[in-house]
Amino acid sequence: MQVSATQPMPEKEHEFKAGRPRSEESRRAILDATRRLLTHMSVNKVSIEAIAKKAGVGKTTIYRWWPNKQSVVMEAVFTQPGFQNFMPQADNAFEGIKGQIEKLVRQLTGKNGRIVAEIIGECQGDVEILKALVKNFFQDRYNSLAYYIQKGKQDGTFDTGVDVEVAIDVILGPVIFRLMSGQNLDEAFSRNLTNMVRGAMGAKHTA
Amino acid sequence: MQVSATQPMPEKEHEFKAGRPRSEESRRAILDATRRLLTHMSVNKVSIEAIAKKAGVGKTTIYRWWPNKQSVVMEAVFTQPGFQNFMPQADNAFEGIKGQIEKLVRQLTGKNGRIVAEIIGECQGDVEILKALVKNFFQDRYNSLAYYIQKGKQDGTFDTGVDVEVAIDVILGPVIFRLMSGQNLDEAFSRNLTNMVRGAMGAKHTA
Amino acid sequence: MQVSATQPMPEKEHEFKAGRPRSEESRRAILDATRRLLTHMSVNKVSIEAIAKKAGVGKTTIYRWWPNKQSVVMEAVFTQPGFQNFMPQADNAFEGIKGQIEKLVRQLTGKNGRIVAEIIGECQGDVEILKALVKNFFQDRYNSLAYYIQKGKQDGTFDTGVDVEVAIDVILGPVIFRLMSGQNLDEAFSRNLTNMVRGAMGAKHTA
Amino acid sequence: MQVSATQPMPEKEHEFKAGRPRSEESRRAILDATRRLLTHMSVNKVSIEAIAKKAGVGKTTIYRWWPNKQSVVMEAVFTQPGFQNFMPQADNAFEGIKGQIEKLVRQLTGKNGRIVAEIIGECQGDVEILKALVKNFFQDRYNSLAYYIQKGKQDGTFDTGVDVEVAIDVILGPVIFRLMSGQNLDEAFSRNLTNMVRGAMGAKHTA
DNA sequence: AGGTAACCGAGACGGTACGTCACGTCTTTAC
DNA sequence: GTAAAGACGTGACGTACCGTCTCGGTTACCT
Repeated sequence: MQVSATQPMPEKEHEFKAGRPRSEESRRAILDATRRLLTHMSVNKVSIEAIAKKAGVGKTTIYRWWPNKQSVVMEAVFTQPGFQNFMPQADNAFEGIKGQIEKLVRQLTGKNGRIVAEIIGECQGDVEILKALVKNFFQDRYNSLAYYIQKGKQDGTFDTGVDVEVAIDVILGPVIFRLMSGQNLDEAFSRNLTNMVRGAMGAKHTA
Repeated sequence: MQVSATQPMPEKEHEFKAGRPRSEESRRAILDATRRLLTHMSVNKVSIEAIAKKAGVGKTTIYRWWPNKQSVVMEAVFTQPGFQNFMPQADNAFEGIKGQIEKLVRQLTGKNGRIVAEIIGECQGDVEILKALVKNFFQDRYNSLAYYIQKGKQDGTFDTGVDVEVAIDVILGPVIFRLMSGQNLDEAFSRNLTNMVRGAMGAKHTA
Repeated sequence: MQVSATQPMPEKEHEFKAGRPRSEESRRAILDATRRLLTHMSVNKVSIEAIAKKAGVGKTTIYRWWPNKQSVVMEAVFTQPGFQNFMPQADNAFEGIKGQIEKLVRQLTGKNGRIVAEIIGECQGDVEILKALVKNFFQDRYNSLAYYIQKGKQDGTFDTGVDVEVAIDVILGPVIFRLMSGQNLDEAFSRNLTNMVRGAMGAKHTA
Repeated sequence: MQVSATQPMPEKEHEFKAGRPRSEESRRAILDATRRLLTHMSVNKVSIEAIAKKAGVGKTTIYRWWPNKQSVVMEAVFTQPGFQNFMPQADNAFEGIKGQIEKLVRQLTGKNGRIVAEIIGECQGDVEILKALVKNFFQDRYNSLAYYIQKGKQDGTFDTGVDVEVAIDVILGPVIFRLMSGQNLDEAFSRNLTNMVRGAMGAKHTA
């Protein structure tokens, strides 16, 4: 996963690159340092300067590869194991959605949740960065959910009148809202939400 | 509406207050300046220094009455006419909720929505400030919705198994999530969401 | 001793003064507070605000009676017992000068010396304040020395070619210079200086 | 002349220095701006902020290289041409001292004198800064005078009982005292003082 | 006895400057 | 050409005091 606000895609098979190549070691050091700093302080308080110092890296090296702090933090957080959202495996539409909710709630429980809330917060001030956030974090969840909702509408599990976009908002929204209003995310919430989503989609109450 | 992070309630009929009294003029100038700055730039970019300068006021005067920038901005934005959320008038539980959604979506459409999104974002970095946000913005909406949901559960409009807290998340969450993921808030969304909420509450589909 | 930078002389036998009279209690509290603060910190660090607070007095009360911090400090320090310089008693011109040197060195030994050095320093930035300093501290010493020098010139103890002003500089200068260059003022210095002054005045070396 | 409060001596032949080197241009701009400001206002009124602004330089750049305002001002003033005090050339001990007095009085006549008085004043509040003042301004004069006095004591020009330290105080003290008590420094004073110093040193009156 | 006027404490006010922090850029040497 | 180091101009931070200004309340003398 290449997390970045700008570069579309530097794909090229075997391009000649003069000069010293990018240091993979530095890249890792930067992301590691960022993650370590985030355990001690809020995204807000983490500075590029602190990351550079902790990583034993020049500030320029960070600015060369990431356009801003938010991008660094996003890459550091969202590429951690456990934060990926692989494509659907469930056969049953509703089970798929249920799984998505459970997984998301699990991912956002505890310290990680707070960090993600702060990241979402930090991205509000700039449209480009907000787009990058959507691309790097929400898009995958969005796609998975869209897949299941479409599937459910086709196989009669869900009401055909359901608007996919709004349905996704009804699923992701409550989780993110809980997170950002400082409330607990736990398994009970996950279960309750799942039930309400079922009703919202016009699903037969069979569970 | 007194927007502030801390003061609980200095209720006293005729308390003696030594010293020069607080300048109502300065207070207004500060909030006005803040509002005017917010039309030009993001919350992030607005500085206490800029507010003070634009208001023709010493920085100390701001710090004397507000603990941080977020509090100033919250008071400036949330006390504007049109941002209050008065207590329920609707007789019908569902109509009440529908009204709440419509009003909220209307309030968050356009520039105001962006500003609120940024405020919510700015509040993520500090628990105390986050609490102040909840108190100053979400609490009223929360209470209104809780009232209607309770009412609906009692009069049989809604499923009695509905968890009030989660139900509120399902109503407010999608709106806030839309806002903070950079999507449009419009009347169509409002209508669609209302329908899904009806289903989520286990309401009889009579509309 | 009325220490002040400005007032020339409001002497009037029984002038009518309407209104509440000046509070002697506050005046004393201010000077006491100043003295106490000066034992803990440099003149520089002492603020009118701190004096007012420590004295339990409004800032206005200080500004009503003293034009600036330096004046307060001068009055606080120079009116202390032991800082007065009474007029000459010695019969012998040289003995008089010797006594003046000894007294001055004694007064400026230890903490008091440091404070006086700081006062002199603080007065350099403003001509009016500097004049007040001269009037409040140096004038008396100056006059005493001038008296003895004149006397010595008349009775043949000192060379008649001696310029009184410069002679005074030769007497006071070394003491003040020692003080302000951070060196020790002690009895040995006092004795050495006295001897050199004798030579400088063209006195017969009889001691 | 390297004016500074602290650094002992970073002597190294060809030390490797990573990073962007110190900007000589900024250094000069800072000292120039300081000098220009000092022609308009007292040392007291000159602020680091004003220097930075006038020099077109960040405040940090000043704080990086000087520990406080006094150090900047000292370097700005004392490194000016005409303020250096080169080592003795005179063969005759008394002529040497006479020359030192004349030069010092010349240096401290007019605006420069006022500025130096203010610098000495500003340095009284802090021992470290006072030491720096002594090192940067007084030490050279001190050494020159000590050389001549020693010489004079050896060749019989001066009384052998003269204490070198006190003798220096008797020479420098009157000048500095005149300066700081707001009196004139002129050629007549210089001549008068020289004569008295001669007597003080126990020299034969041959002039 | 009441009026009037200057005093007093408290503390808010518009300011200026402080010294620090982080920003994003630039300039050097080394790899 | 990329890297670490670190200096640079910029701008905001939150704090400390400045000297002034309102407040309510307090003496005192003079009618």
